[in-house]
Amino acid sequence: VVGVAELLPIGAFSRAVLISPKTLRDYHEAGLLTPAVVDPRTGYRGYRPAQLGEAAVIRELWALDVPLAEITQVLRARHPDVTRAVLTAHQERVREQAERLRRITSTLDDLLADPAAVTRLAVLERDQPSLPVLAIRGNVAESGWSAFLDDSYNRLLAELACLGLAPAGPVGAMFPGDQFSDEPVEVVAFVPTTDLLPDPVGRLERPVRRDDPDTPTAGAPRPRVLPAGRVAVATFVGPYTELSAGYRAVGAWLAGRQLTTAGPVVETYLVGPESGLPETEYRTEIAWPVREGDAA
Amino acid sequence: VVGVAELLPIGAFSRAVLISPKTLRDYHEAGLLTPAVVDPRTGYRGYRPAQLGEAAVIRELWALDVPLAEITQVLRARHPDVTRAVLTAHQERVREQAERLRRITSTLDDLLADPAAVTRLAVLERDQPSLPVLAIRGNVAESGWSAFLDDSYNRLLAELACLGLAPAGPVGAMFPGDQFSDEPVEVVAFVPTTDLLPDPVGRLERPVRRDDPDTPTAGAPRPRVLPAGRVAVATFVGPYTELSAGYRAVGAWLAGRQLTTAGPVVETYLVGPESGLPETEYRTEIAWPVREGDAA
DNA sequence: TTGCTCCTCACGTCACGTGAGGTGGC
DNA sequence: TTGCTCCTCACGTCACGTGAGGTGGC
Repeated sequence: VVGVAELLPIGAFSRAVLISPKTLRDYHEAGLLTPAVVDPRTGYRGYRPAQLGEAAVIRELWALDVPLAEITQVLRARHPDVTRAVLTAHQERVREQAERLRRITSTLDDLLADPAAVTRLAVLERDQPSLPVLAIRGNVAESGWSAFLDDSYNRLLAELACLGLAPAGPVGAMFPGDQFSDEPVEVVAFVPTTDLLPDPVGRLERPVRRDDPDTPTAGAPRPRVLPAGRVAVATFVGPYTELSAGYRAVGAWLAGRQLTTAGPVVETYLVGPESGLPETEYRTEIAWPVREGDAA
Repeated sequence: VVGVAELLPIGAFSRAVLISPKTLRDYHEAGLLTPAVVDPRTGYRGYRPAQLGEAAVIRELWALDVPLAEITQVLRARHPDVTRAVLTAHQERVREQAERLRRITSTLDDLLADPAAVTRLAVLERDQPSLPVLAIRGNVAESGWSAFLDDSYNRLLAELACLGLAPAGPVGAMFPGDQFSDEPVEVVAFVPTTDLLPDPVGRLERPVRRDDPDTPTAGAPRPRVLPAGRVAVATFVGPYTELSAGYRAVGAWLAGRQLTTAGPVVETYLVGPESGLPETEYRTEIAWPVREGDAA
């Protein structure tokens, strides 16, 4: 047969697989798709026809947003089990992204109904990531909350300082969301940290109850992770004595869309006494978990 | 009042609005959020309490994936109309992204049912973007397709060369998808290009029928844009005489999921005679539009 | 004086696109 | 010899994070 080529130069290969020459060179360098031949003198790359199939696989998986590192795994292994594992993990990621976007459209719908709310910033829904903290738990009635929190933050910050760490964010507290008697309730004072594992045998170990590894022993700073989830959030501006107005706002918002709460409230003290600002400038974020999938 | 600060240093401001100091500095440089005071000697930034609200707006819109440039617009204008316009445009983008991800999960589901198909690469669904081309239209019976296409590609490539342009991808052709008699049918031979506007008064102007601006005059190269849409795609490997096997594969795939076709088929000649490869290595992509929203 | 905060570069991210400047092959 | 292809840098993208190395303020 006359004129039958065995190798495609990068341009012809590029047009055949709809991948730019630059990208093919990058794939070469990354070890994703190595040309069959590289001329040692000129550096010219030559691709075999059999590599067209491989490139098509790359192209298709790439079009499905599969990261190149994982496409590499699929091609290296060439085994359905590996392919399945990669695609399953990827499917999960894509589903999460889609769910996030669905929620964004929902929030955008709300904001579009009242664009001025963007700069007023009343109540918004938000996905709260999980938050590693150092925490002190206590059983305290409402009249004692303030003193309990003051004391706890002093101890938590001192403990962190001892460990040579800085807080990863403003301090906060978690309260039961469904109970407003004057009985003592479980209150958790926390300071965010990125550097501690919530490990009951970690370096913060104190005499703890082994049978209850996930709850900080009352009075002892313990690493903990506040759970992720969907929350309704309002930022209240003003002194702590008026914070209940913020709760009323969130409550009205929840009721207005027939949402129910699903767990303890988290208050985060974005601007507090330590700022030196007057009390009228204090800012407290109120984040109340809402039941997943409740949305209108 | 003693000890009341009017300015927050960047660290305190950062903790209050949950935006990192580095990001605040970037926002300063970008003109998104300029500190009220910058010490001319030390460069220290000072933020006023009133700026906490502005930062909160940035934070919330950022959490909704609004690009910083558009957040800037919202803050500069401080007007509900601008906010609404920005959010509406953004909403549309987010919806498109979500729709794309939904389709990806659907394709991933298919691939997971048969992971070996990834390396076999049978039939896949895909979103085809719109494609600007230079095209020649003809009314040709099946027996004349080959000669018509050969002739057309010669003329199209010559025309492009005259204009000092190179093809933006492999050549292809469009055929009616719903008609397989031996009657003459409308066939469009095309070569992709990025540089021509599908403008009837563009520089490619020939004597054309003004009453039919969107259809290339038979025999004359005309700029055109192939429409975007959802397509079922198969890449057939082998000589053109056996291409019908590729169509059978796509047809069976469509039937298997009760999809119906919705327009003309596009064949793209990824590897053809110009490659110098033997006919058994020819690769032809068959892309058949499917009706939107038909998916199982 | 000691920590702590703040400052300004500089570089990495991810998968490319887009030149600049130069060489090889028909 | 003329075009065309191919080569290797280098830089930009987007909104940051993560240092390095140095200074200011209580």
